[in-house]
Amino acid sequence: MAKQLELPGDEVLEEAAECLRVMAHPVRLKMVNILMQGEFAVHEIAELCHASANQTCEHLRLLKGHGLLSSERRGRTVYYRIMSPRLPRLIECIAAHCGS
Amino acid sequence: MAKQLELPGDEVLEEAAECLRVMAHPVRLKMVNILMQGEFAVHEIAELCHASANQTCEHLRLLKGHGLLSSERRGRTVYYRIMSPRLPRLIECIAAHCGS
DNA sequence: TTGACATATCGTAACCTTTCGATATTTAGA
DNA sequence: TCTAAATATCGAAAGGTTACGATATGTCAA
Repeated sequence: MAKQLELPGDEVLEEAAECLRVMAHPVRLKMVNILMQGEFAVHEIAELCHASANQTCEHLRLLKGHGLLSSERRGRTVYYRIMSPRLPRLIECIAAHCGS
Repeated sequence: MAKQLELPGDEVLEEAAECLRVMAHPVRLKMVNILMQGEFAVHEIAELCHASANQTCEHLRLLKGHGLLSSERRGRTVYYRIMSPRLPRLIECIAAHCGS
């Protein structure tokens, strides 16, 4: 009689792994931390992260593409903000358990 | 007068990103879930994950190398268990926020 | 000692991610 | 309309990760 384990299904594991992979980058992590304080323009985020404009766009696009961020254009500038209501708490968990 | 943001330092971000990267793999996530129920032998983990022996060893080595797991040999078999006391709570956070 | 089992390691090919420069798109203002 | 600013996209180079077969190591039992 084998011990029966309660394990998440494969789709859930894939989804969770992908979610982690999206955040597993120091610059993207910093962007999310910045956006936890409110809405920011792309060039502001780039400056705060010391990243080039296209690099910043790509990171933001990846985060947005996974439903973590949303964006809105006002005039020439595009503002990003956190979309997923779960994200702040997840970031807090990561800060509490992964950071020093 | 620029708005002053409280952001984690770069080393903390690097560390957190690396921690996430280690867990950002469906098989490794499954292994950690398995080990949350106790101690398991490598071949048991391999079977539960439908993974080859060497693949299993490498994933376990990576997790151990980052301080998340520890191992102990008893006879011919090596048993792995969760080492980091923070890991179960982090996994719960991920399950609650990344999974469906 | 020999054979078999359980883990671990190594080299390499395949794949994915990141970065960078160049270029495109959108919008505001002269 | 023309120009510049802000953002986005593209293609290729560079780098990292994963999977796989082959091989090595460690342990027990005959």
